[in-house]
Formats: sequence, C-alpha cells, structure tokens
Amino acid sequence: MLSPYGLEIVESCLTCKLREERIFCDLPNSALQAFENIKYATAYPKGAVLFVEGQSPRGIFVLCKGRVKMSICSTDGKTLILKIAEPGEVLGLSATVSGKPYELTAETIDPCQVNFVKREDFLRFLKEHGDACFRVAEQLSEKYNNACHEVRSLGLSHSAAEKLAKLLLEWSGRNGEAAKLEPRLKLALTHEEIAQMIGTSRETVTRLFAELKKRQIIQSKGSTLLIRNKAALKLMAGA
Amino acid sequence: MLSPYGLEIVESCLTCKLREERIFCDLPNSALQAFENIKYATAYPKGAVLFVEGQSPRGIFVLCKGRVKMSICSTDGKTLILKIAEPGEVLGLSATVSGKPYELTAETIDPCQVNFVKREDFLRFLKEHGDACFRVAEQLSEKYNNACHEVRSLGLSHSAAEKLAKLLLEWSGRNGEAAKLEPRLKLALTHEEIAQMIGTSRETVTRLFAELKKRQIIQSKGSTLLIRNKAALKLMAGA
DNA sequence: AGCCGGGTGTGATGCTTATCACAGCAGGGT
DNA sequence: ACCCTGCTGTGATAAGCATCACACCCGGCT
Repeated sequence: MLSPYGLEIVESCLTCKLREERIFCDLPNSALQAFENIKYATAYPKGAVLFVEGQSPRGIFVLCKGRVKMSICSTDGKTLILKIAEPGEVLGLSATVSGKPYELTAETIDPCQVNFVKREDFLRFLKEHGDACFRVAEQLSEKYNNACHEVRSLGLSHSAAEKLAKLLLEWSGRNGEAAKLEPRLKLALTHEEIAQMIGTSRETVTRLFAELKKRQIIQSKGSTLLIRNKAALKLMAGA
Repeated sequence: MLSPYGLEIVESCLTCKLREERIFCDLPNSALQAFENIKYATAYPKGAVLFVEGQSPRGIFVLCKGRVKMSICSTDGKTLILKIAEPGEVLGLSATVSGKPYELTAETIDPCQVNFVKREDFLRFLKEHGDACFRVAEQLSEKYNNACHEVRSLGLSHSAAEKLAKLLLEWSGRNGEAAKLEPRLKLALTHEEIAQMIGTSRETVTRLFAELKKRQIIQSKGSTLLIRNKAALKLMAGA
C-alpha cells in the first residue's frame, strides 16, 4: 500500500518486521492485538506538526518511519531543539500519561509514518496490559535520561565549542558504523538548526566549523562530514 | 520510635498518614502490602549521599521526610543543581527502571527518612502490580516535565537575571501560601547553591540580589525574602 | 576576648559570544 | 539566463559574565 507522501505504509503492527528492535513495540501478542485495535496508522509530509508545546495532550504518536524534530520555543521566537526522534520512539508520552500539556513541539523533518492513539484509549490500554505499562516506564526513563544529558550539556559547558564538540561526538557515536578512528557522518541539519541544538547563534556555529576545518579536526565534502582528529574533539568536549 | 538523627520514623507505609497526598505512595492495599515487604526503612543525617551520578542502579529511594539535593557535576568540579526533591518523590527511579547508571547525584540537605527498595525486588514488584507500574509512569512523567523546564530555563534565557527571576517566581509560587501580591519565602540556600541552580557564578548571584534590592523589587530580613514587586520580576523573567 | 571559617559584598579585567550588517553562493523555478 | 530564497562566510561592536582578588561580617569555638 502506498500513502500520500510516497511512504510504503506498514499497515499492521502484528506483521511489522521492525518490531523486535524497538523498545516499545515489541509487546506480547495479546497486548499487541489490543494496541492494533486502538491505533490509527497515519502518514505526514515533511514539515508537519504533530503537536505543539502547551497543547493539552490528545494522545501518543508512535513513530514508525522518518525523523521528528522535538523542540521548545521561547516567547521571543528563540528555538531550542532537544532531540531528533528516530523510528521506534513514542512521542507525547509523558504529557499523555500525566495529563499535563505537551512540553515539546514535534515537527516532522522527513515524510513520516505514525501510529496515533487517543489518550483515553491509551490509558485504558495501559491499565489492562501491565507489560505495556512497563514498556512505557522504560521509554519515559529513556526520555528522562536524554533530557538530563541535555541539561548537562547546556548547564555545565563553558563554551559553544565544547557543546559543538560534544554534539559531533554523539552523532559519530550514534552512526557508529565502524570507522572508529575517522568516523564520517551525514550532516542533515543546517547551521541554524545545529545552533538551536546547542543553544547558540548561527554565526557562532559557522565560525566554529571554519575553525575546526582550519585546525584539520574535521573535513567536509558536500553534506558528509569526516572527523579526522577524534582525540582533539574529545579534548574540546571537556577532558 | 526514634531514629539516630532525631527523626520520628514512620515504620509502616500501611499506617502512614501522609500517604494519600503522595502520587506514588497512594497504592491499593494489595500493592502496598507487597511494597511493605520489600522496602527497607532507613534514615540519613544531613549531608548524606544516597547515590552518585554514574553508579549502576542499586534501587529506588522513596523520600518520606526531609529534602534531597539532586545535582549533576562536571569533570572540572562545576555543579548544577537540578532540583530539591520533596517528600513523596521517588529518587533513582529512571535509572532503576532502565538499568542505566544514575544520571544524578542525590544528597540530603535535611535529616531524611527514606524507604529503599532493591532493584530486583522493585522490578519484580512492578511486574506483579500493574497499578504501581502506572504510578511509576506518572512519576517519571513528572520528572521528565521537570527536566524540560530546566532545559528551557538554561537554554532559552538570555541572561542570568532572567533565570534568577524565574527561580524566585517558581519558589514563591511553590510556597503558594496566599500572599499573592507580596509573597514571602524562606531562603534556605546559599548564594553559591542558587548559582548552581541557575548555572551561573556565585558573584553574579550576589550582584543580582543587590540590584534587586536597590530597585525595591525584593527585600530581605534574615533568611526571609519578601517579593515587593512581582510584576517587575515577571518582566525580568521574560515577558 | 580572640580567632576561625563559611558566607557575603565589590572592583578590575578580559574572554566569549550575541547581534547587526553585508557579501558570496548555491539550487530551483520560470 | 534570470531572479529568488535560503544557506553560508566574515568583520565590527558591545554586552554579559566568569574569574581573580580582596574586604567584610557574623556565629561558633576555645
């Protein structure tokens, strides 16, 4: 089946081949069947907004395909990107559980497939399926962990250079794909967005990249970034 | 019964009168009985360290009495206080659920009564009591929410003044006790600690307080702080 | 009394970084 | 070929804050 945005939709969770590698999705059969009955499989184009910070929670969004930008935004328009969510993550989970407003804004940056579940349905589902409830706790722990890292990076860094170095190392570690010594990674974000991830200005990011290139620490062709001196980066990231 | 540190210990959760106001503790009877069997009631003096960031999780600490300082710390000794935990909170929860290292350090700032539960016992307890599991999810949501606020404050503020104003407003709101117009609150922390809460230096905090007093926005006698111009504070906190 | 130690006030200095202001430089559309 | 529009590079300027270096104050101790 083909969706409006050129995505091949995985119609049913029961037959989803990716299920097992995903912390939330890999449920026992009975729970999965119940989940199947309350979820709505949907698709979004790039740039769609799933929910906005401050809205009262309509429900959860299980990300099946594509990436979603999770951000907060100040009254004066400044934006901070907390993370780029990957497939398998459950978005809007904590707000849906607690009933408090969504604390983040979720915006797709790829065409995405998403399973939406209404809040009431989801809460009922959790009451009836203790094992799913535990998965939720795990997901929330993960998110909390993530937020703590963000706090650490924002609160304990002395300079923007330090934060950028941390970010690059994290990315290179994530894409893990061997190349321990000289990892290469796709730069899928603009300088502006990177700035929003580390809480600094676009110009500063540009200048930092320029300096890193001059010092032969990184090297770029097209949108690919090659880390030539991981040790130096680690040093910059603060010992 | 009297504990080593002058605390009157509440021996059993079953008879604890404070239970109902607490998000985690107010469990159905069967779960509570089970919890009772696996918990260890303990007491700590002021300044005790419950766990340290990076340790692998031994279990959870349910705070019954007293306050606990939750912080992270950088390699160069800089400390950031994320929050002061109050009775009813479950500390070390996300690490215990996920199995990843504690992400924070917990240090008592009062004599404290704490119920400790070993990780294996707690996980088993969760598997067997779906309702408790849901409480855990709620607690984690709460914590996540908190962390998001911290991120917002650290990442989206333009100045230390803004962050201090936000903190004071939050405190005055917390202690709620009427006095809408001119809240007064006990300043239980040193300038150093306040600095660590908003990620700035001790001197900056001192200077900011001096300026707030000069501008008649606050006023202090002893350790009591009186907010004389809440509107001005709100303005400083960023619209 | 005197002495300590932890917390608090305050100045001088320099670094980091935001901000403004442009100038190039793609790539896509017509 | 043209013009947009969105991204990237770079300089000048100034604000904000960390840091160092003291002086001061007050409660507790001997």
